[in-house]
Amino acid sequence: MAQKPSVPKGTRDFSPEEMLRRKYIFRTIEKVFQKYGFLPIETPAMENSETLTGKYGDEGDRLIFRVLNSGTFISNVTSNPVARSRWMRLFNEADEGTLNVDQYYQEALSKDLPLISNKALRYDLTVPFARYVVQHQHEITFPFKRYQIQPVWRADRPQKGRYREFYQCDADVIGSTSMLNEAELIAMVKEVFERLGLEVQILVNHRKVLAGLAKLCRVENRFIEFLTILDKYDKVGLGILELYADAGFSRASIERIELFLTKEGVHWSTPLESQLFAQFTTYGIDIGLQGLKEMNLIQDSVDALLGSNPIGHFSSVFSLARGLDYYTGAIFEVKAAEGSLQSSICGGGRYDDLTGIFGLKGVSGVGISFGADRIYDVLMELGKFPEQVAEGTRLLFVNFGDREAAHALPLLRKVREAGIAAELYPDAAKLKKQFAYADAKGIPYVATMGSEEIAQGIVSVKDLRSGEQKAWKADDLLMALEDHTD
RNA sequence: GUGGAUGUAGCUCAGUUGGUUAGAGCGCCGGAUUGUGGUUCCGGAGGUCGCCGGUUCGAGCCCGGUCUUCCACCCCA
Repeated sequence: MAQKPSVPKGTRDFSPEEMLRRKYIFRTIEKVFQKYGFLPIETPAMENSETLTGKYGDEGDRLIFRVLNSGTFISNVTSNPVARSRWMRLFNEADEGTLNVDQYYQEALSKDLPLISNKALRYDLTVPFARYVVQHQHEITFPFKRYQIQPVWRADRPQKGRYREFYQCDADVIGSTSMLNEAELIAMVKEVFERLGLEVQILVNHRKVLAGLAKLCRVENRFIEFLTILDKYDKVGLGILELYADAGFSRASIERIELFLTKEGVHWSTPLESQLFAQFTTYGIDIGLQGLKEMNLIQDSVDALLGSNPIGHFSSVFSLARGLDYYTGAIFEVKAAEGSLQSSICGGGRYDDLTGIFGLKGVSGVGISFGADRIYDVLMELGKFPEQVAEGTRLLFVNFGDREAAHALPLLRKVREAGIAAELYPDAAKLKKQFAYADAKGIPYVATMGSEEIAQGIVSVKDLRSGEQKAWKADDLLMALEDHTD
């Protein structure tokens, strides 16, 4: 019985036209990565569950796609006496009314989950990379600069710019604390989007400055919550003060927070920086001072790397807090300056101890991740893909039948040996159909070699763009193409 | 995970207060041109109206459920 074909929610097929445009994005990013000295690695689509869980916050854990154990996973439960009795209780009528079914189910699931699922699809490329570094530490020369372009999966609800399967293009440096790495990443971001011809805003902030700010406001014990609300500053403005109040932050803390919310908005300003510097100094908040120092180092290095520029190469946004829980230093985010997609198309930052949880302590890393699918959507909406996104077939030989096709083959070989993409239509179809095929595929030249041409030792070449057709000596076929190459 | 929309031909969409054989444009196929695409003209194929159930004499239209896509929130690339 025929079933209606479909793909799972949030996943997509890509046509040849789409793939050519996607490859153009990957190619562009990859070239820049390599130019800055990064080398590729790949990791499996699946990781062990314990590698991923607990790394992305509660919200993140919920979005991890779990993979059911293959084979008879349910018998893993029933053949384990403890697990078996635990699950049987759910169906025991004696417990009717006395058992909180939902709660009991959650507890039982968390205890026996490994029997049911012990693998998961990777959620990002950074955590698998951290695992890779620890696992292969003896074969790695630090600082280790790697890039990785692979799909990741999130069990999120799909919407604009949000997919359940999408590609990330990551570049990370691990084993170096120098701010030069941050500067290089920013330079790469700038170059990638310049090459793609896309106007972007590069936003930078520093978690240590934010940590210092949290201390000043006496909210360091609720740091993540503090950040989540601060991050909304560019959207709701001073309305975040209410959000802090709603969240139960103390009046004194909120008043202190308000002192730093200047009229200049979310961007750093010299007065704000002086204010922070003075306060950090007065109260001896070293982490904040450290953050300010690093921000300045990054600023100087980027200017030196890219040449000073009155507009600046990036914007420092002190309310920028986004990024995963593990960021500890500089944080980056990139948004398209035009188009309807407001979410970030690229993001990253420094994480001081990501490998610690896998047993390798005190190794700092910093990385950046490009969201290829979102970049695609923006370029598409703005019509910014180049016309000729890839070289397709240049020449099609018409097929008149076995005898004529046999005569075309040596010429086909000659054209290909010259590095020109060419093909022979496989069937002796009507000429109308063969020409329409060339037209649909955007093939500029069609070579016609029927009995008349063969008899005269010539080949007719038609330029589909101009509609002109000329006869060439078979030996001069390449000239027909070169003449019109643009 | 919360809230709100959407689904009619391959694509973009129309379809009156529920009423007989559900339409258009584009695309596709064929012909005009038995060795010439794109333009033009003529003809043709293609739809269990997302799926399941309900209300009704009667459902593309009303109701419930479900799936998809999309939007906002949450979060993020």
